[in-house]
Amino acid sequence: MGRAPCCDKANVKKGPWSPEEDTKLKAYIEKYGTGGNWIALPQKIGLKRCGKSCRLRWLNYLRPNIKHGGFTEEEDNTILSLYISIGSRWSIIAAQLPGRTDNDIKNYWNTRLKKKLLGRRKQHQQQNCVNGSKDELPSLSSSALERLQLHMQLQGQQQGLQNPLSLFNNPTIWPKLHPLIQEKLIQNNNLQSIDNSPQMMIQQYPNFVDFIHHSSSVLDNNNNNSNSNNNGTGMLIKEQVDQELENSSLNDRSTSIDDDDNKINNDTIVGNYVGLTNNNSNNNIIGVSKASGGYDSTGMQRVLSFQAELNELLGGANNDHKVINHDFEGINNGWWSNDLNSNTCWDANSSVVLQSEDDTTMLYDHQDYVA
DNA sequence: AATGTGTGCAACCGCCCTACC
DNA sequence: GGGTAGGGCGGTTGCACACAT
Repeated sequence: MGRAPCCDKANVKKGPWSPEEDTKLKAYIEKYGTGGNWIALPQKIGLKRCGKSCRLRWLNYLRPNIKHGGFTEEEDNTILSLYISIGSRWSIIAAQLPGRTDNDIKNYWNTRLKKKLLGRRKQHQQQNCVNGSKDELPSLSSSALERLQLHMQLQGQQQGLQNPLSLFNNPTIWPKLHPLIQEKLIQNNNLQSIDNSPQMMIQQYPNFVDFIHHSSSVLDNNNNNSNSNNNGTGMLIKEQVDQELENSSLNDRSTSIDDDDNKINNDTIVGNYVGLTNNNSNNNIIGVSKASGGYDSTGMQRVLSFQAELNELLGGANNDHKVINHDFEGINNGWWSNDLNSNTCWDANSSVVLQSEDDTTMLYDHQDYVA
């Protein structure tokens, strides 16, 4: 049995709000407030509207200091950066833009900003088509890929490249596979060597996105089962790693975590890599940064906290670890996540963790790293 | 002028989370 | 602890308008 509707659907008005309805709602709330009960509100005012509809109307249009349209370049950049970082969490994004509502930003993104930003890619692809180029990227099929692409564009812009998308065609800036995993892959696939460029990953593994999805569930399982003291947010692991990091140089190592007892191993694997490994005959995209995170004994990576590249984009570099909680309530204080499941981890060395539709982690380090 | 197509956006739907009983 | 109601949220729909054919 489904749950009861919040209001009598047959007797509520739907569709656009009239000026009279707006006036009634606005006047009442300004005088008496919402009373903490939206469902009861329309009856009190004499509006034939669903309480949820009243709430939406108030929050999106009637409450004071709401801005509509006219997004500035700065707001565009903020939206873009946050979208790359945390995906379509519009309410969180809206919280960073005073006067903007989540609905407004969502509409703006879907109808305009995305097209504006991806427009160049379309041109690029069309040009490649004309020129018969074979290096065309697959069409965007997930938010992870979309965000990866946007990130690359941003990098290109920052580097002053005329065509930021040329970054896609430059293997040296793309992540490297961890050597052990590379070896495994070569063995498993009878390959002589691995071309680990994203293009090749995508071409070799058409279900690229499935890898990511699977990777997510593995990470989740690892996280949930990892330790009885673990509250599911990765806090315990995070604390361990922070402790480990205190004793080590941030810049020369990553940390591996034993998959049995969840303890930090000291046999750390040095370097920044994107890993691709097998688990239960499924390939998983995995990754690690030099900041904190690592591979467990099965080769599975545990992503922990990374410095946010957004720090640099939005307010200057900051090399301190700052942790925000699962709900990003501390987002104004830094751009860190310690949550294995939220997967919004960035570091100052241009690593980026992408997130797909189902909270999947995919970490790239596009620096030509030398351990 | 009529019709088709694209675009922007307000509003709705349905799911999830949480507070409360 | 379990059930329920309300709030919050992201995804989607549908309408109005603009522009193209």
